[in-house]
Amino acid sequence: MDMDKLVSLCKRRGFIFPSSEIYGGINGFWDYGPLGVELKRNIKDAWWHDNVHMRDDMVGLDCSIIMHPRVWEASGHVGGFSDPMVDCKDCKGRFRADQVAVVCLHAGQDFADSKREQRFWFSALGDSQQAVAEANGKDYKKAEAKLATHPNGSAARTFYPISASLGQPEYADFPCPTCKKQGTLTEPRAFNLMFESHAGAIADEANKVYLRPETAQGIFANYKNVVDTGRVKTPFGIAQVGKSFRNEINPRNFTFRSREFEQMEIEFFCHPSEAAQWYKYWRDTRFQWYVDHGLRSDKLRLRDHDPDELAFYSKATADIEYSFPFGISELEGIAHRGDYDLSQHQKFSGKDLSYFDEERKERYVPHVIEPSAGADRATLAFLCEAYVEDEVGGEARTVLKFHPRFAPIKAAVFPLVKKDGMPELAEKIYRDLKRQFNVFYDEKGAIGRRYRRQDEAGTPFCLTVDGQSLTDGTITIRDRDTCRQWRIASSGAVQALRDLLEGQPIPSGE
RNA sequence: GCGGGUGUAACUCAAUGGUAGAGUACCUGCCUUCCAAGCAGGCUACGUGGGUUCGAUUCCCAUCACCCGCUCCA
Repeated sequence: MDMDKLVSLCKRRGFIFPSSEIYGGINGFWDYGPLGVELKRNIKDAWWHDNVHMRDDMVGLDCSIIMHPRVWEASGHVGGFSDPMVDCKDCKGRFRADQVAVVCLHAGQDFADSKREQRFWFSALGDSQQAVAEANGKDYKKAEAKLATHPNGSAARTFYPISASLGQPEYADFPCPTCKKQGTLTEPRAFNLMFESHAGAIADEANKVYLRPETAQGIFANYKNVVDTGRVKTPFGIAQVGKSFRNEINPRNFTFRSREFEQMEIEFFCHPSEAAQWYKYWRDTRFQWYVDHGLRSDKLRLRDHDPDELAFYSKATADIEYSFPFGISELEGIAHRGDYDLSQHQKFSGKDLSYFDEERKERYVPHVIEPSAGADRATLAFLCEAYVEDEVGGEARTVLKFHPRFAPIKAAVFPLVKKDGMPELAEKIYRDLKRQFNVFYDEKGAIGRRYRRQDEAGTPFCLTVDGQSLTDGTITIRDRDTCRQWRIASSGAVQALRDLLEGQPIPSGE
């Protein structure tokens, strides 16, 4: 399967369009068309049903996209992302570029000839040569002493404020101020990942607000409200589905990395002693959810992060990854976040967010397990997985083999031909089904063409009224994946379709 | 962010310094009793903005979007 084919099918059949296409499109934004909106909504509804309605330990929440700016200070999104930052690729340290200073001690005539020239690199968090010298103490002095006796010439110092050193060839030699490894620093990036706006008519610093870069903080900010009013007790979770926004530097790969996207997140609160066990539970449960809904196991995998890959606040993290045509990428992350988030909000808000556990007679700040899924990424993965080109009677066919739960259209109803009262009966069946399911009626053109059209939309079943229907009241029902047909009573169509959608196997043989 | 490529109809593609053609799809009608049938008719396009030129879809520049590779990825 290649991505181009999927993109063109998505366009042709109305799953996904480029946003603002008549104006040339806008990078990082996509629209869901008539079939796409059904597919994505079905995925979100299934997630909500399985994680909220079917559980006794979960409640839902829907909070505002724009929140108090202090929320993003507590979460680390402001500050951490608003100044140009450099990252160390090795130790994963992240530093404000204007707070890293680099000094090179060197001796020798020919600076360009490294064989005849000796260099020692030092760096530190600070803005002066002085700071670098102090931070590196003994090593720095040793280097100075060594260079003083260099045979080829006198020693010199060069000071590099990092923000002014961009594009210098020496940049690649700069050592990390923490781990001291050379050449591990990324270019400074001045990007703030958050979209900014202003609450109120006048745009100034005082009323600057942000579009949320994740739904999680809304849950943490409401945690106390839910505990006080929701009659919940640990262990319990709060779930939310909603839009988030990130000003990605380079959106890529169709809808996979978009600047506006939808998340399906759970924050699960529990006693610190049980957190490890709940982490495992959610990691496995969430993985199984994708498998159960049709992602073949060999394209789906669960990957535990290496300890050095973890964010500093996380005790463990696992990614659920899918092998897309453009590479293996993350669908969902399950993170054991400890009490980091609630503690941060306690600190920044000054409110007590601890919890009194009646059963344990103990007060504590709960630990949090966060399964965080991307709705658009899941939609894309299910589309990729469903896309199949096969052959029916020697003719090539494109079919989307969606799980029935996700299929945008559950069934199509056709009269075999447009005469003899077949359309009337078919339309009556269609009306009955429509009260319960999203179904589609079509009477135009050859029957084979109508079947194929539904195959491309991923419709699992087609019901056809034929000549026999008019005399004995039975109709045929056709299975999308096998093209097999059998007869059912037209009066029992609603029940028959419900059974099939809920997983009843199709009859074998003819 | 860097490098390369692409941009013509809803989709896949042609041709062309003198304003474009096909297949598929779609619509209408006829026909049609089960897997993209046939016949007749019909709708729809040169991403955007500049420049060169008598004239630009074609050449040049810019821009936007998409794809590939690298980079990055809460």
